[in-house]
Amino acid sequence: MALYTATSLKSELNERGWRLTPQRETILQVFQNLPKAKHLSAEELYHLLQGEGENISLSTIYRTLKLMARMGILRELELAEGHKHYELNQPYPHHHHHLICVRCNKTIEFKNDSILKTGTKTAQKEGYHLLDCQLTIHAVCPTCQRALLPI
Amino acid sequence: MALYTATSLKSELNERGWRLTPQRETILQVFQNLPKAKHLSAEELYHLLQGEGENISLSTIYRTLKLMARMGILRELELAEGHKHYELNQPYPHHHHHLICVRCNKTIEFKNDSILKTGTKTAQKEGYHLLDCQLTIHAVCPTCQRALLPI
DNA sequence: TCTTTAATGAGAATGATACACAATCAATTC
DNA sequence: GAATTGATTGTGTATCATTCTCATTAAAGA
Ligand SMILES: [Mn+2]
Ligand SMILES: [Mn+2]
Ligand SMILES: [Zn+2]
Ligand SMILES: [Zn+2]
Repeated sequence: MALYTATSLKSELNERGWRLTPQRETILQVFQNLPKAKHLSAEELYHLLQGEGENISLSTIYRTLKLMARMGILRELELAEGHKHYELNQPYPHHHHHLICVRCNKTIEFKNDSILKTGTKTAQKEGYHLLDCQLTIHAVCPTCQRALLPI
Repeated sequence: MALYTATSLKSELNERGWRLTPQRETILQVFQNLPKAKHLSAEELYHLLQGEGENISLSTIYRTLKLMARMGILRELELAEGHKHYELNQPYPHHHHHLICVRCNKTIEFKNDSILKTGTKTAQKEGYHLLDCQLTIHAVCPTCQRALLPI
């Protein structure tokens, strides 16, 4: 949960015998320039890059997203749409959580400082190295409550 | 997030024009009798039932798990294993959260009363009807830290 | 008991993600 | 700064969790 530059990403990769590639740098940049509250799926990232003339294969996208999530650079979100979404894993005070309508998938971000503290303390107590900590609230939004639709 | 019996499940289903079937009743019972900290995937539930001589089709398992999660009877967990897991959605004081090692998938349950309060308050503030609220901590367990394995 | 229509079971379809492997190229060594 | 090494990429293919289709069955209510 730290802020990354191309340089710091490179040193962290090299420390483990891995490499900074143009593809990895490009993908990190995309997430760094993403508007607030915007989340990307693998497919969305792929098409966004295509639109910018960056031809990074879908395989590499999937591999890079997983790698960066495991490094703690990105967070992997389950927004109830059948595929994962990713966003930068930012430290306090940008760290936030998600309230999701299970029917229409509308998502609201919210902050709560004590949750990150709880997560940090819990991981530490068990000797775990913290990567990410997210409160996910599954609920039904006002619109969908009114709609009276089947589940 | 309430405790369900076959009877209360039946009335809640019937209210919406739906039906209580033997399959649904059986599946609810399985979750009610599950040991503490035990989570089931669709496939695991299917085989558990097969072992008990209950021949409920995999299609019905999937449909029922989704239905009960949307009703707030079960909670859907992403335990980083490539498929969803389910457990009873129990109210305070059984409500709990998960600390997950992203490498070996070892999962530890922990409790924290203030999180449920935060979730309830947040949903209420936005006018959402709360179904479930789970803090998920992604981390690396002590064993996997020592292993020095690639991500 | 009869009617309505939700639910089931079996199999096929879908789609997100992982994999295999030859070609490429980032980092290190000489 | 060329050679070396093995991590990474791209393409195509495979996998497997989940959903869909549709004929059949059976809850619920009258
Ligand atoms: Mn977010
Ligand atoms: Mn649990
Ligand atoms: Zn909604
Ligand atoms: Zn582990």
